[in-house]
Amino acid sequence: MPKSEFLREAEARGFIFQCTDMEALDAAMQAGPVSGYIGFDPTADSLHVGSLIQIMMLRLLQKHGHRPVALMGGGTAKIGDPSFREEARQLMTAETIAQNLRGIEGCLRQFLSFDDRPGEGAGAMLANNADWLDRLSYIDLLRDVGIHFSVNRMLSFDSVRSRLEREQGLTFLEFNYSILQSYDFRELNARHGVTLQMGGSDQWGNIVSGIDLVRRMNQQQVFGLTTPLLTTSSGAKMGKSARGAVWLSAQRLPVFEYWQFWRNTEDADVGRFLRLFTDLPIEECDRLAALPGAGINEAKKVLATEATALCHGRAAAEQAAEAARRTFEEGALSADALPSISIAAATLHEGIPAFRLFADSGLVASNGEARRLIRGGGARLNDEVVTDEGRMIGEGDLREGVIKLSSGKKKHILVRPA
RNA sequence: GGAGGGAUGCCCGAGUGGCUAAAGGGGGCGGACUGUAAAUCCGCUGGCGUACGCCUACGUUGGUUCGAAUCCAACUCCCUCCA
Repeated sequence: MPKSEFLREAEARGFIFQCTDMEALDAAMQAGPVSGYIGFDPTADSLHVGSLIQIMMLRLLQKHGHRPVALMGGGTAKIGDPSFREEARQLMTAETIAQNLRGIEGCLRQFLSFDDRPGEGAGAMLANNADWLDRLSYIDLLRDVGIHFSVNRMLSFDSVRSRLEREQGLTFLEFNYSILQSYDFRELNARHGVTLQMGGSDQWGNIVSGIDLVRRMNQQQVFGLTTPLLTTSSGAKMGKSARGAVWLSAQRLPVFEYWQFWRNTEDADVGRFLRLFTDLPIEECDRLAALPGAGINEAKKVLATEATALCHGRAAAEQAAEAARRTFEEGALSADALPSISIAAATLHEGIPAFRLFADSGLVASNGEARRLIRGGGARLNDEVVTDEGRMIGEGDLREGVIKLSSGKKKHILVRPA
């Protein structure tokens, strides 16, 4: 049983999958503040729920007086992570990467405090591996880093071995990727005294390699800690919603939908998610998760509001909760916080066929899909089922200045003339 | 380097000259039931058009044929066995 505050809470809340040396890490954390990092790849301008467990881990670290470090893979992004090699990833331009970095930083700022808080330990730090990878000289790398890597050993890693056994090509670039990742740890250790790397359980191999490298190059004992791979109780990968990834940025996913994502959690996941994705005390999480029968819905609302508050702020979360209450519990026509789109007033004046408006609204992906939705009886206009796909929608359909379109019971959007 | 097998829609997988926008399953979406849950059941599931219809799609390129996912040739990639 760990004694340090951080490890105790992390373990109790379900964050810990594996640790390279639990006792030593525990001792280090009791001795003083530890800097721990997690890497994020700037492949999009927002993070999504798939990374949330990592973010929450950093947050927890900060809560207990340690220093969280978010490492941006600005340098490695230039070659692309080969581990998802369906096809070689498209190379991103420097501008795209820079833009993505800004977006991700925005996400992280919601969850972490980047300011030093007197008496409460250091603020979070943002690092970018482009700072050292960009200027890396090949000769120096070979001499200083390469000498510490045993090819025999690398060949024995599952990830590499499975590729070789299937006689599936493994490029030199791919083979090197883990070396660069290890090097990140060594740089963070040397530059900023980072002694802990965290990540998903799929990063275990990389983390262990990094630890070895730091020990050899810097003569430092450092640690690795992984989180479990998150799936829902019914086995689905976490973080997929109706329209793709559940983004943390409000530009990519309206707050209302973020709230809905959590509201629709499966019963069996409520306790686990409360512990992982909210700041509520564990006892409170357990109490909520144990609510019998339909009472669990109250727990889901708490989960939704708390998780949304962390990401988008308390006010926006409560607005989303209220919009949901009005929409689902009162069946109100419109609620301000529902996502909305605008349409040219002239179009509305002339009238537009129902299937087309549904497609234009983004509720469905194409006209054909809109037609199918209508034929299947799942489309509603101002809460009335639409039966005729060609029904003209015009100014006469405005209610309080907006038109509400629904796909099924859960997806709603307001159309405003502009 | 040699011999054989394969590449099908979001994924898995059947199909071996026209009836094939392509069986079946998964996933997704919608409906019923419920608690905005799970499980279950039902329907839908390439794009464009109100529609007869048109276009795109079975690794790539070309060919045979009235007609090709299906036959032929070359190429690319993958798998199995031998060296």
